[in-house]
Amino acid sequence: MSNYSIDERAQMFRALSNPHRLGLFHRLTTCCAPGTECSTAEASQFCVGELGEGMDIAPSTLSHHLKELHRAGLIEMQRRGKNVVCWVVPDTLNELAVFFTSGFTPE
Amino acid sequence: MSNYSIDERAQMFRALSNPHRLGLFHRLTTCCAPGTECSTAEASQFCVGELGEGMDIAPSTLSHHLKELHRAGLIEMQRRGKNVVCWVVPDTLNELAVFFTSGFTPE
DNA sequence: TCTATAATTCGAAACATGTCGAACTATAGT
DNA sequence: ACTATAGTTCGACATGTTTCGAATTATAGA
Repeated sequence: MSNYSIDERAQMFRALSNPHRLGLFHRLTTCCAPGTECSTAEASQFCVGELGEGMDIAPSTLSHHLKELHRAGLIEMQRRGKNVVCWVVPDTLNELAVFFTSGFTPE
Repeated sequence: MSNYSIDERAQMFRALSNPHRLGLFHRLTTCCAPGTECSTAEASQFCVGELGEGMDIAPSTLSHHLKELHRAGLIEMQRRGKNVVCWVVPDTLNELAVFFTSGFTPE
């Protein structure tokens, strides 16, 4: 049930250790954009520009942070026309939850 | 249900972003020392020296890492004679799990 | 009180990260 | 082809992090 090594998991936590990156990730794990209705139970998709809105960071910095989240295996990214859309990898989200809930049993 | 700010949570993840620190934390969240029997369902206690065994890091480095885990609110530490014992704060462990499992509902 | 063990603090060196602006690539529309 | 919009890459700089060894503090036992 624990498919990741300590090093891989540390990489995931490293990706979430920056407030800006954690903010971006958090935006992707909530199903609705602020002020809109919740249409599905799945994780939402945002394009890069939308994700950075209200964060007051340069586009280059935003791009860097999303690349880090991607490198850690936390999000996927794909070009769609002029935009690049991002979404969370659900498996990874599960794996992380398991790490904290199943910690009390010996490996 | 979400009692921590983005910044506080980022601090927690930062503390877990180093493989050595994550290893130490993981050792504290498993109930048994390797090769011993599981006596209780609670998180285990280890003294600083035991925690560092087999990790090949200097005592000063070990001390630094545990201080970081403590600063992030992930572990407690208390002197017991010549030793200092460490244990995980259970609430925090829960909080972290919740972050990953309840992400799909709007705040 | 002296010694041994356990752990922390301090300062320094090497390395990693976060941030920006400027220059670049990709796409869509005119 | 030209232009505007969306993102990325690159180089540079400031700031943080990891690690160590040496010096220091705390405690227990002889």
